Order: sequence, then C-alpha cells, then structure tokens
Amino acid sequence: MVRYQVGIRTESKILEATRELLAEGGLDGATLKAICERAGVQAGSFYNIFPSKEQAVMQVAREAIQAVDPDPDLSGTETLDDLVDAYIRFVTDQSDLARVYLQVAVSGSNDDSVARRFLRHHVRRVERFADAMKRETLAATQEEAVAKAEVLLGALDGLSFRWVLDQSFDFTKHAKYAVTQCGR
Amino acid sequence: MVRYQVGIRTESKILEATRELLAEGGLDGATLKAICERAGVQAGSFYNIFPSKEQAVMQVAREAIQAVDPDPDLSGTETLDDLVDAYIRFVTDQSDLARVYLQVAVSGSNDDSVARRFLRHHVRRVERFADAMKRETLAATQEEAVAKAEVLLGALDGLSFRWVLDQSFDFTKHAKYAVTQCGR
DNA sequence: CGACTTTTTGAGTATACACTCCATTTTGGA
DNA sequence: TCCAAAATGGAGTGTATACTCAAAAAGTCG
Repeated sequence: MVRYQVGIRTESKILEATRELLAEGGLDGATLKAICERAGVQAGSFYNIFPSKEQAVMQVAREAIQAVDPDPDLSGTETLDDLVDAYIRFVTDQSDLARVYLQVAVSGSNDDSVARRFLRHHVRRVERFADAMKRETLAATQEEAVAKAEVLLGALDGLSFRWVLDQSFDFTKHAKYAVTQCGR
Repeated sequence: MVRYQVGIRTESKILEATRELLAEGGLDGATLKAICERAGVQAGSFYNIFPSKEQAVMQVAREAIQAVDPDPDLSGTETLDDLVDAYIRFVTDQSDLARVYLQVAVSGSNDDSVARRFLRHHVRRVERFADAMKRETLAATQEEAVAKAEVLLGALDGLSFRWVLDQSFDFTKHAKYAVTQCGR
C-alpha cells in the first residue's frame, strides 16, 4: 500500500480537524460527522486511511503526550526551570493539545489502555523532575526528590486543569510561584 | 403532585445507581439503560421522577461538589490542616464521589453551566484556604495567601487526578507532604 | 370498600452515532 | 499513454441512545 500524496494530505487534514474538535468540545465534540465536515472529506475517505475513529483520536492524544515534554535527548542535563518552562510553554502556546491531554486522560479513563499510557508517561516525567532536583541539590535523598517531584507536577497539572475551566486564569504566574514553593 | 413513599424510594434508588455508574465508568458508563437496570426500574419510572437524564447526573454532581467541603458553618475558625484533612477524607472515604467530581468537571466542560458551577465552587474554596493561611500567619498579605492557596489546591487536585488514574498511588501521604511544602 | 392520585410498566419513537460498500475518479510510475 | 493501485463520494446499515405514551397496578384516605 504505497501512499499517494493526495492521501497523505487528506490524513493530515483529518488529524488537524480532530485536534481542533477535541480541543473545542472534548471527545463528545469530535464526532465522525464533525471531523469529516471540518476536514472537507467524506466518511469513506476517513475509513480509507484510519481503521476507526478511535485510532485518529489516539494519534492526536499521542501527539499531546509527547508535546508536553521537552527534547528527550536533553534528559540528564536540564534544570528544573527548563522542565517547568517547557510545561508552561506547552500549556500556553499549544492550548489545543493541552486541552486534549486533560480531556482524553479523564474521559478516556474507562479504557484501561489510555489510562496506562498516561500513567507510564507521568512516571517518566516524575523521574526527570526528580533527577533535575537532585542535580540541583534541592533534595537530599532519591525518595525526597520523587515526593517533591510528585507534588510539583501535581500542582502544575492541577493548575492547568484550573486554566482549562477558566481561560482568564494566569497559569504562568501561578506555575512559577509553585516552583518557588515546591522546588526548594 | 404529593409524593408517595414508594416514589421517594425509587428516586433514591435511581440516584444511588447513577452515582455508582458515574464512579465506575464516567459519563459514558451512566447510560439510561444501565441506570434503570441497576436501580431495578423501567425507563418510564425514571422519567416520572426526573425530567431528563442530565438532571439526575447533575444532582449527583452537586452532591459531590458539596461533599468536598467540610461543614460551612465552621468557616472562619478552621485551620489549614482541618481543610486539607477534609479534602483527604473526601478523596479516600468517598472515592465514588471524588471520581464523579473529576469526571464531570472535565467531561462536562462542554456545557458552560457545569464548568461555571465548578469554578464558582473552586473560588470559594480558595478563599477558605487563604483565610485559614492568614489566620495562621502563613501569609503576610491577602495576595500572597490567595496565590499560596491556589497552588496548594492545585496540588491537591492534581494529586487526586493522579490517584484516579492509579488507585495504588498513596494520595494521603503526598497530600500531607504538599501541605508541608506549600503551607509554609 | 370506593374514589382518586401517584407510580409503574414495557413496547414504541426518533435520532445520532460509528462504520460499510462499491462504483467512480484520481494518481503517479513505467 | 496506459494501468494498477489508491483515494473518493455518498447512499446505506446496524445499533445504542435518550425519551414518550397510554394503559395497568399500586398506594392513600374518607
């Protein structure tokens, strides 16, 4: 099944429409009809490319999961501020994906595979935060570093949750304040 | 429309079934059919009592919103630890309602009225936390108290979110650690 | 009991959804 | 230019959903 150019363009139009609709109205808003209408495509074309609606949604969710982290190659050298700045940039610059991240995490938590994917990603993120804290000697033991990282990441997640419900909330300000409290 | 006893019993059977199903499978799991089956009732009976499925769900959501706060009469005298303990008890003892709280907050955020209800409640909670902090002189200015309260509540929300995804997470331990970090 | 009201039943409706099928058109390499 | 593979249009399918309705049953009270 060698792909033609036109099919690849259609695929990205569908993914773009899915991402937008997920951000605007969560999983409920991203119906097949809505996706196809916004992408300017018929149902038959959709299913020529994706085996199911869920696959398209999951692909967008994967994008969101990956986008929340800075370059993985830097792992081992970045500072705590680097990591938090990356989180802030993700939430403020890529608000579409940030909403998808939260909404799929909760709405899709019936499906165990989705919940497990998010969890695995979260654990990796905690490790990166904890490592950065130890490097900056903000924590003496590994245990303390992990506990601190869980609280800081919890605060960032909670604040972004808050921001999803109320766009006028100053996420950046509070996120930075969270570091000064939890990071020392 | 004076109510007979049997009707009142039916109402509570329906609400109990709705609460359980929301906790188990979120909004998707709480279909009319599932609710009626678990409550041992037919669709007609449901609509004799509730004007729509949404009304029953909202009533359960309201319960959850109220249950997260300790006795409002105590407002003005409680300590920060009192407030945090109440939050911990809510998440651990009433896990059904805690899940409903989170799931409805995110899944239902299409509907603006739900989002606004949660937000209003959150703002009130921040005020209580901030007041307690000022009373215990953990914050000098009102502004500092509110900022600290937002971060602490964000951390608690984020950690409970984490706990919803992974039941084996020790929520109590991390919540208490969050207070020692954010509360001073 | 008897009159009246509330509640229950269960089949039935309309609708929105994800998904299929296949004839037709378009693509791009030889 | 030819042609097999890929992509498309669009009507159609099955199913699950929230919700309705009229008749039957059960509760309440004189």
